[in-house]
Amino acid sequence: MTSLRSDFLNAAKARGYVHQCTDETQLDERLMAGVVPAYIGFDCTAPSLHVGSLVSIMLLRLLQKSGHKPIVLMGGGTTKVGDPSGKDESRKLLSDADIAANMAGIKTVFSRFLTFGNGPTDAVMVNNADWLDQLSYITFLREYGCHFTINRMLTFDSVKMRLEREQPLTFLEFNYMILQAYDFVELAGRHGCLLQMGGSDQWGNIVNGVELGRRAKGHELFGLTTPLLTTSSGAKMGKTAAGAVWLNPDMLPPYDYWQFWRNTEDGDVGRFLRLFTELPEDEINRLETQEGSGINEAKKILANEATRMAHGEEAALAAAETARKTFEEGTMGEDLPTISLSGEETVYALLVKAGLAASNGEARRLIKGGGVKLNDVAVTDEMKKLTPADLASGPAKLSAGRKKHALVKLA
RNA sequence: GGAGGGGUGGCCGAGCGGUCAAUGGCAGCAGACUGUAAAUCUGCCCUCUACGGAGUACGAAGGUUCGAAUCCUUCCCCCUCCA
Repeated sequence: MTSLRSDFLNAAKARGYVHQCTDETQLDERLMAGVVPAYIGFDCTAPSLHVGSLVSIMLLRLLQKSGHKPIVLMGGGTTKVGDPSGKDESRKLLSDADIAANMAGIKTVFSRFLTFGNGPTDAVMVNNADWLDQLSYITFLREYGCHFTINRMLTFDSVKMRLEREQPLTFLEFNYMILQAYDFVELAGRHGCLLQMGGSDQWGNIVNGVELGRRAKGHELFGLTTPLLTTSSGAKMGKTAAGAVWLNPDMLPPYDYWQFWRNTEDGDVGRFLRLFTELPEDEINRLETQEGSGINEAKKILANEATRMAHGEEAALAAAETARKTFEEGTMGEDLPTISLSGEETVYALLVKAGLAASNGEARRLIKGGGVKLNDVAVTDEMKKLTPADLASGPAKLSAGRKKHALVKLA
């Protein structure tokens, strides 16, 4: 493999962002020749993105830092169709109102990672509903449909998987790849976009766009995918006790976000530092080779950096401080989830209220199992109650397990 | 259209008239050990409970029976083979 010259590709490869690329050498040249606008599309299926999308977001950030132009494509139109990639069953169709609400939630994240504006390397955000909504069927089919053969479409993994597993694939979903391919062509026309990036599950969709661009418009387009992230124990990344690790603070408080990163497995620390922080390589080398418990320092740095980027400096410091007090001092930090006590209440009810348990029954089982502590003293009585008098000397710390804590304050 | 097979708890997958809230595995949670790690071992893992129980649940709706996830009827969905 020939050596690359562009900052972007070199950094992207060194940091572990690159899984596949359609034509690395050519792309490298284009990157050397001037500003390259590149896009990544984001589905609007949830009111926030989660860490699964973070690799993509970081890649756009790296692109911008390397002197190119990131385009954030909101899938306001394609979400109405539903991407069959990697799914066994078709999704429930979302209403227009849901999609609009989801999009509003997702938008906010990007301003933390990218600089938007009108300059040549400022990021822009576009919505594919702007052009997809008004496509006229026959015109579109005649102009673009002729570039797709069913023979080829049937060979794509997203389609093959459904067919092989004998799961239905509706015609609606079957069209998804055509629309996404068209997006690329549209962006090439509107913004001179040359490169589409995305997760490795998007490879097929991206290649379609590249080919459609060439066939329909004679554009030379490029595609690049990021690897699917799993933890070193093999689990898909991004799930935690409470569910997905959301990027929006109203979906997952910064303190929990910090904890997510702090709890990274040893084997993932180096990889994650490269992908999710902007620390220099030699610093990462030093951190990831820490022996034994020394690696914990690296995890804290990872948590600090990642939280700072997603939620800001202040939130990161607060989360780190709370974690330090709770775990290292054994006292309590301000950033813990807080609930208020008005009258006398059972401990199990408080656990539910604080979100530490899903139901009364679960909370009680947790107590029975010895997993609940009040101010670091194990609660043995399932029916134990907490009264306002107990809080006379200050708020109490309620813990479910070693990692989940909440504060109980007087109302 | 014809002939078979199947739909069980987050997932996989047993059960095929009572002892079934339903074996087992995975995932998850907690405890022990540690380093807020991994691995391992132990416990928990539908909801509510005055802890005696109660209520929901085995694709949907009816029925048979003292009693059904298990039998019957209708319907919906999926699979295999034939046309």
